[in-house]
Parts: sequence; C-alpha cells; structure tokens
Amino acid sequence: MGVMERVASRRKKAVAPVETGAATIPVDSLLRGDCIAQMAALPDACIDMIFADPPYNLQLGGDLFRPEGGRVDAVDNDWDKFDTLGAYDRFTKAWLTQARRILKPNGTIWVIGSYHNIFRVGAALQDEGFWILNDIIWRKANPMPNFKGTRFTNAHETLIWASQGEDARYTFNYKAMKTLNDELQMRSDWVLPICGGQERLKRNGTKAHPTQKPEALLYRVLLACTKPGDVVLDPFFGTGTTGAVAKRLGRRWIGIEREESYIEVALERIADALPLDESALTIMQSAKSQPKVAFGTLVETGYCQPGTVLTDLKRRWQAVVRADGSLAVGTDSGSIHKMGATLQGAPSCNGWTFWHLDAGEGLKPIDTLRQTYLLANEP
Amino acid sequence: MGVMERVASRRKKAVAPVETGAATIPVDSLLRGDCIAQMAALPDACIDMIFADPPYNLQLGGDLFRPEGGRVDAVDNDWDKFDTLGAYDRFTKAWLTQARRILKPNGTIWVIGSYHNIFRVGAALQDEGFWILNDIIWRKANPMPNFKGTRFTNAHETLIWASQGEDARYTFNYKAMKTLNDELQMRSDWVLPICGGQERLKRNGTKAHPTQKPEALLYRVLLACTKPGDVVLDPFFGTGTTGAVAKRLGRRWIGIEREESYIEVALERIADALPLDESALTIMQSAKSQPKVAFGTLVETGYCQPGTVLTDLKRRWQAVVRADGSLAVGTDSGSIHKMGATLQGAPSCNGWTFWHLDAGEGLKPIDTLRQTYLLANEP
DNA sequence: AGGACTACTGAATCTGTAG
DNA sequence: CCTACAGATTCAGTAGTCC
Repeated sequence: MGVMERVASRRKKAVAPVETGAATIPVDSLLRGDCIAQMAALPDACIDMIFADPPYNLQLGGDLFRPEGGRVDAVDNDWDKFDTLGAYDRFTKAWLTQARRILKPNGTIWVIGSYHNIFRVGAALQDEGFWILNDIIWRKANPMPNFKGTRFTNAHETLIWASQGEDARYTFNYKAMKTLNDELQMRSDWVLPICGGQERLKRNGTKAHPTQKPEALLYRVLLACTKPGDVVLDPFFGTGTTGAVAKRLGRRWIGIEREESYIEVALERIADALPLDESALTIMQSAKSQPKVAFGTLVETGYCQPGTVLTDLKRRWQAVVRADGSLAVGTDSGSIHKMGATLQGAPSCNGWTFWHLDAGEGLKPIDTLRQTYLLANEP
Repeated sequence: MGVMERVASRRKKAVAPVETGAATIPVDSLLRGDCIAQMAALPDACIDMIFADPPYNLQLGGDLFRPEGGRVDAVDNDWDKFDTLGAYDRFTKAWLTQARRILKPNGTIWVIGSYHNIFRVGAALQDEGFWILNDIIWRKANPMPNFKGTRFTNAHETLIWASQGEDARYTFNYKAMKTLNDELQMRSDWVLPICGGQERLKRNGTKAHPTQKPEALLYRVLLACTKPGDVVLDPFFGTGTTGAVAKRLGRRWIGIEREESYIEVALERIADALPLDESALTIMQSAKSQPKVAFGTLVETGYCQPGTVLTDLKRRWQAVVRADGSLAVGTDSGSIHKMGATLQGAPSCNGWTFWHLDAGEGLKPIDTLRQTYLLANEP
C-alpha cells in the first residue's frame, strides 16, 4: 500500500467541484480559441470526461535524415514550443485547474503524452488532487524507427486515467472491455497501429495535423469510461478525433481549438462521421500480434545459458551462445538465422530448426526451448 | 527555476560532476545503511551506471523526510496530501542529488516505478538536470489480475533511462540489442515474465522481498548500457538482483541496503551466481567501433586499382577511382562519401554502401573490399 | 487479377572526431 | 567555441506502377 493511498484515505471529504445540475453548455460543438480561456467560461461540474492531448514539448534539435536520405517531417509547430520546463509546468497547471473545476465529481480525465512531458503532467495531476486510476501504454504496432541507432525505438505513448479523488465513483465498463479483449481482462498495455492510410486526414496532399491520433485509441477510451449521452470535452481538439468517435458512439462532445486550419478539417470530418458497423469495430480493435519470441529472450530468461554449445543436425558445425543471443562460430558471429545461412552458403535459414542442443539422448532443435518458454509464459 | 531553466535552453553546458579519475571505491560489495548517507560517503564521478528501484511506500524512508520546521502552510483539508507528496519529493530529490554527484559524466541512471511514483521521479530527474533518453515499458507476461474488475489490469511497470545531460555521451550497445531481438531494433516495450518459480527467493516459505525484480530485466539493462568491468550501483539493493546479474555479466557492483533480512538473502544469492566466461560475454559490435579504413588505403594496397569504374546500385551514375582514392564523375571529384551525397542531392552519404563494383555476376558494394582488407590485415 | 517492385511516411529530444 | 567531414543508420504499412 503506497503512501498516496494512505494519505488520501485520511482525507474523507473528496476535494472536488460541486455538481451544478443542469447547466446550459454548448454540446456537440467546437469552441474557438485558447483552451484555458474557453474552459474558464464553462460552468462548474458540467463535463463527464475530459480527453486531453496537450503539446509534448519535444525540444527537437536540427533536421533528422533517414538512412536512405529522406528528411523526417518533424513536429516543428509553434504550439509545441515552450521556453523552459517551468513555463511548461505553469501551462499544465493552468489548464488542469480549469479541467478539474468543470469536470463532474464523478468524471474522469485522460491525458496522453510521451516521456518528454508525461512525467510532468502526471505529477501535476497528483498535485492538483486528481487520483490516478491507471497509466495505459499505447504500444504502437508500427512506430518510426530510431534511424541513427542511438537509443531504443520509441515505440509507445503513455496515457493517464484519473478521477477527481480517491473516493470518487467513476464509470468503468468492465464487461465491455473484457468482451473487446476476447474475454480476458483488458490490460494496461494496448497494441494499436498509428494513424495512417485513409484515416489520416490530408490537406493539399500533406497531413492536416502532425499528431493526429487513431480513432481506435479514442474508441477504446470512450467505450471504457463513458456512458451513452455523456459529455466529453477535448481541450486540444486538433482535427477532432475525439469528436468523431464520440459522435459514432452516441456521446456528446465539446472541442476547443485555436488553429483555424485544424478547425475546418475537424468540422468537416465530424459532419461525415457515421456510426461504425460491427465488423469495422472488430477489425479496428483486433490488432493482436501473434506472440513472437526472439532467441535473445530465451537467453535473458535463462532458458538457454550463454556458453551453451549448439550444433546442426549433421554435426558439421558448432556454435557457442553468447550473452546477447548471438552465436559465435570460430571468429565469425551473428544471429541464429544469419549464422545458419552463412555456414550453409544459403540466402536465408530458419535458425530455430537448424540449430540443435545436445540433450544427452540425442539432438533436439532449439525451437523446443521456444515452445517451453511459450507454454510457461502465455496468458 | 534554476536547473530547469538552464537545461531547457539547448546546447548549453551540461551540469554534470567532474571526473575524479581513480578514486578508491568498494566494488563488489554491499554497504549497510541508509542509501543517501552511503552515497554521500562515495567520491564524485565514480559510478558508470545506477539502477534504482526506489520505494513508493514512505514507511521505508519516511522518518528522515518528515517536513522540517517552517514548512509550507497548506490550505484546508489538502494539507495531508500536499505534505506527503512533498515528503516523497524531498526524499526523491535527496537521493537523486547524490546519485547525480557520484555518477560519471558519461554514466547513465535507470529508475523503475509504477504510476504511484514514476511521474514524480521522472519530473525530479528532469528538474535535477538529467536528460531522459528513453522511457521503457516492462510489459509483464503474467501479471496479477484486477480481482474487483474496477480498473484495467495493471500489467506493466515503467523504467526511465537518463544521462547526465543533453550533450553527455553514454554507452548503448545498439548492435547487441538488435541481435538480442532477432535482428530488429530493440523497442521501448519489453515483454518479460514476472519473477516467480525457482527465481523467486523465499525465506521461511514466504517471499523474501515484496517486489523482487526478474533477472531478465536487469540482464537487458546491463547488457544494453554497460561494458564489462563497469561499476553498477544499486542504492535500493533489496535481494540483490542487480548484484547477481552484474556478477554474471562481468560487471562490478555496489549495493546499498538497510534491511538486514534482505542483506542476508542478497549476499547468499550473489555468492551462488556463476560468472560467464569471457567468450560468452563478447557481444556484437556496431560498425562504429570497428577500426576505420580509408578508401585510399584500399587503393594504395591494391585492393582496388586506380581506374576502376564504380556505379550505384541502380546504375544511375558511374565514377572512376583515382590514384589518391578520390572518385571522378564527369568533371567533378571528391571522396566516395562526398560524391555519393552530391549526386543524390543528399546532405550525406555512406560511400561504402552507395558505390558498387561490377563483379560480372552482379554488383557488390565496395564495403566488401574493406571487409576483405580487414580480414587480411587485422591483428 | 494479382504479384513484384518502388516510393513514401509516422509526436524523434537520433554522430563523432579532428582541427 | 566553431567548422569540416568521414561515415553509420530503418520498421511496418500504405499506395502506386509495372508486368
């Protein structure tokens, strides 16, 4: 039991806005202008859910070129520029304060970000009194690689889901999530593709917004944590993914956006949005990747010790497993597949079936190790 | 705003400790007591990597960090929350300050946590001047379900990897990670099982430590970001997973722990850990770390005759090798890299892979000449 | 129609050394 | 501090063209 639980349990009164009842608010509409000013104009406790995709404050350096020569089309918009971390924190506190005020006592807030900003946003949420319910990892099926080989591929973004306080009740459609996930509890990591193809909105042939979010992501968020008819506010509306999905799911929406070019695209898009049919929904959500296991994982997890000697079925060659999952044969080394191919003079090779362990009573392919691993570690 | 302001301004001096050279520090050993006091006793810039799994339950460290006199007078019933979050932040800042001081300028720090504390830790890292390189998601293959069905199954933990500053160099064994992941770049989401079965340390039949980390996790961290012989410090040592894996991988370790019951288990465990021999420890090296060969050397030594005609893969251009190792294309000339870049209109080009020899049965990159040369002339 | 091949793209804190 | 330059570096997916 962590400190935050202990502390909040002493605080019995939830520090949350008061329900105002039927205040008149502009639903299914877009408010033009600065999100803090526009939120300030809304009454207390009128929103069921807030979904926010604030600027990430990326702090990119110069141009980045791909290995084949192309230039990466980076986010260089003014709205993502902040002079200091302190300035970003003040901005975050300002919009979170308003968000907390207009959110109903039993409403929840979702915020999405990357490592550039999400830690500051998460700390600010806690400082404001929000109670974190989950952090959710959007694992991108097809992220941009790290072209220079300097870091791990940045293959995910983080969402935080929080209520007004520890004792607040909130909407969580447990059964719907379980159904969506083939009768298994929905986990905190979601595998979804990035937004591209037909879904990606274009203007004059180029992307209308640099960071358009996939509808599948919003679909899951809204389906999990709102009821039909709920009012969903997105203070950083962009091209209106939140509005489009809300409309499709029978939720009401309010968007706030200040860039006229995004507004045009968003309104047109939402006007065209139709309720999704079941098959489209199923496809959208079933980005299940089959479990792939790298040979290196077996080394890391102790299923195959570094130093183990492998051989091919005819015992023509021997290889030693190294700490990084590579195989050493004489002075040459490489992955199980590469070394198998090299030794045979073949263009490719399935290392899983080529390499064998000497198990005393005979050789067995290393694929059996993978099967053992999968048996022990499949959900 | 102090540090935060300075760090946010790009390309400025990294606020980092000074290298002290050969300071005497106690390696491969466990220091008993409070981690802040023990780190304070270590010299500046003596550690290559810090791996930290800090508590988020202040029961472990709270006594030292109760608010001193003259503390913030918080308002109404928020005082306890503010007070306790503040105490956790002071604790975090205190140990991070020491960590930053004892870490070498080109060392890196890893911290693991969950949504209860990771946002505060991440923000504190940035406030101290650390530069986040990646956030990593440990995706648990077999997490504890959410029994009450009130939230998403909490199926991951977050790690942050950071350097001393934006311009700091750091160790990242890119090629080894790529090999470990079946020839694909290692991503920021790591699928690994939780610690259980034989690996889970028991004492009197119950688990010896509530949050023992799997060795596979530390294995990947240490393999990715340290070199053999590096000194790895773990200020929240627990049952010594970091020490056991460091010993296995030929890294030196320092652990700090104050609970006697964990210390006993840790020392016994590390004593039992078997170090891998040097051949198994060898990992795949990036081309970056291979000895450089100038193209001119290949011309001088006869591996490529002056007058040889080179072409790109699509045979769009032809170039003639000159005696000084430069290439002539029409009236223009320059290095293999410069000419490749010029012809493509690209900012840069790797001439070794751009230019090809016509070898009768097909084109082969001139990089194969370099490989041949290296094989024949390496010690 | 369909397969092979090419071109392009996505929230990216993306080089290192010598002079 | 700067500039110059050698040279290392990419995954999954969509769309279009050609045969």
